[in-house]
Amino acid sequence: MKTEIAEILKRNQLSVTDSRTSILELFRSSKSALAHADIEKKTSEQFDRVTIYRTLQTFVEKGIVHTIPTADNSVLYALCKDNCSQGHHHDNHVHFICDDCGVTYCLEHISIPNVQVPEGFITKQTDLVMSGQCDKCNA
Amino acid sequence: MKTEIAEILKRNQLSVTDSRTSILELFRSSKSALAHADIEKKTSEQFDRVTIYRTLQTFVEKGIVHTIPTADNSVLYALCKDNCSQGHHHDNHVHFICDDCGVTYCLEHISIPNVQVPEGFITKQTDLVMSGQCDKCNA
DNA sequence: AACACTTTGCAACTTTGTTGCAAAATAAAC
DNA sequence: GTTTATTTTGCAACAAAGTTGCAAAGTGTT
Ligand SMILES: [Mn+2]
Ligand SMILES: [Mn+2]
Ligand SMILES: [Zn+2]
Ligand SMILES: [Zn+2]
Repeated sequence: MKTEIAEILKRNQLSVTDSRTSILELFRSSKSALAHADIEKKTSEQFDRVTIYRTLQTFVEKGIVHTIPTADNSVLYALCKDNCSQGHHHDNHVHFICDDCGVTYCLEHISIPNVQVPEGFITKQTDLVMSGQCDKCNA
Repeated sequence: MKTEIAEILKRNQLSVTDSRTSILELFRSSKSALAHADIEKKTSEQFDRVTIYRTLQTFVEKGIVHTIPTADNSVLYALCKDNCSQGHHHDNHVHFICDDCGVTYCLEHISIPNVQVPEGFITKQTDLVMSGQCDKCNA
């Protein structure tokens, strides 16, 4: 729904533009996390690289998407499904990257367990990323 | 000890060279994880960028150092203290990155808890990275 | 429709990482 | 210790990834 996407943008005090609409639409229709390069390809090179960088940055700031750290050091982005807001993410779920098909899953219903840290340490964020084989590739 | 470092290299079937010796020495004398750029600076630009890339890659392959994924997408490297071997890492510990001083700690004695994955998924690796304030910065 | 404000695309640039190859260094053989 | 075979290094050239300034285009408001 086009209007629904515009709603999300407006709710976050963002003006409704082609690039933002298309990229947000892409995220919503995609089952897995996306890398910058994926977005570039899947929008059929419709937007400038710089615009995509800036759009993703804005979305992360607004709490519309969150980033996923990976072992091979590529940045991945996925929709926030929890109620994240401006500068305040709380996507406390586990991520799984399939080594075979490369798909990254947000395991929304699996939350990151509490981890005890040494005296004096204060934890602000915890990322838990697993990798291996997904159910589709594990034939 | 110079000889000790040479020993480690030989044990891993690596020829003893200046760059490998210096970089390994640097890791052993450093309490925190190092980024490529750190190594470049701390060896006072003694070695070519390419050599550092190749040395790190070799060390990771041999199980001498392991990588740490980070939220801001920079690769960090730290000494393996467990008995990792050629192509078989088992550094099952938590990492902590201080947002204030930037230091990354290997919390060797805190192991990553088991996490249940959905039916059909097979986990091969789990990374758990926390960030916040370390004991030194939490005055 | 006119205006103020925001976003975009382009160009130019920096930073990061990769590859091929000849010269230098290391390890093994003599 | 010298010669030889093998590995490693540095350089150059390149590719990919990310950043910045700025004019032109687009958006939202009156
Ligand atoms: Mn997620
Ligand atoms: Mn570690
Ligand atoms: Zn898969
Ligand atoms: Zn600190």
